[in-house]
Formats: sequence, C-alpha cells, structure tokens
Amino acid sequence: MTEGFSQAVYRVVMAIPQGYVATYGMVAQLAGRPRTARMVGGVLHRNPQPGVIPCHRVVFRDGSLAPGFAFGGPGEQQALLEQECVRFIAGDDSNAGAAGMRVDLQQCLWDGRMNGSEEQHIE
DNA sequence: TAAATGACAGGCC
DNA sequence: AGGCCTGCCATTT
Repeated sequence: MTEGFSQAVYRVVMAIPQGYVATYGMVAQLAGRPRTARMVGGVLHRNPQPGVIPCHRVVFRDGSLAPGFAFGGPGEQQALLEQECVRFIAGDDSNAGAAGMRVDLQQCLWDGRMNGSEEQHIE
C-alpha cells in the first residue's frame, strides 16, 4: 500500500473535533509531512471516505474553503461547519469590510490537540 | 522510468 | 490591501 501518507491524513482529519477546523498545511504537518498541504487536498479528493472523513473541517490557511470542489456542494461544506457551531466571518461586524465568508480561524482553528481520548463522538 | 498534475502555502509586486 | 507567481512533494498516467 503506497497510501501510507493518505492513511495518516485520514487519521488526522478524523481527529479534528467538532466545532473546529484545521488547515491543509496543519493536517499535513500532523500527518508527518509539513510541506504537503497540496497532497492533503489531493488525498481527500481521491478517496474521501463518505461519513468517515469530515473533509469539511479542513480549510485553507485564509479560512476559505475549496472553491467548487466540495464533496456535496460548495454551500454544503459551509452549512456543515455552521452546523458544528463554527463561527464565520462575514466581514460585516467591526473589522475590515468586504471579505468573502471565511471560517473564524481565530476561534475555531484546531490546536492539533486531541481531547484525551483518541476518538471523538459524533452525534 | 520520467513527466505532469494538484482541495495549498508563502512571498513578492 | 489585494492579487499574482513560484515552490514543495506525493500520487497518477
């Protein structure tokens, strides 16, 4: 199996707790390859185990999502994140105006730290 | 076997 | 501040 790296990526993505998001670069680093952010996305696109790997929790370094390459739909990914209590920045509050909907990495960026147990409970 | 591609990231203009 | 270009590295054909 030459998918050792893919396996690591799946494991990391699956370890992302609810309400949190991780960047491709972060996942890559946790997977053991700090410079393979592109690979992470490629792996998720190749074999996104449906229902097993929450690829919607993986976002860009800017907090943006993959444009047009979502698993079920560009809006679907964002909706899922909102469903997990992930805050979104609409660039409407009190900050630099104008800024496509981005995930609030300031609050929901995963620390790469697990919750003690090695498996999270998905309701 | 080698070359091209690709769900990114960071730096530069 | 925003947009463009290049670099990195594993997988695929």
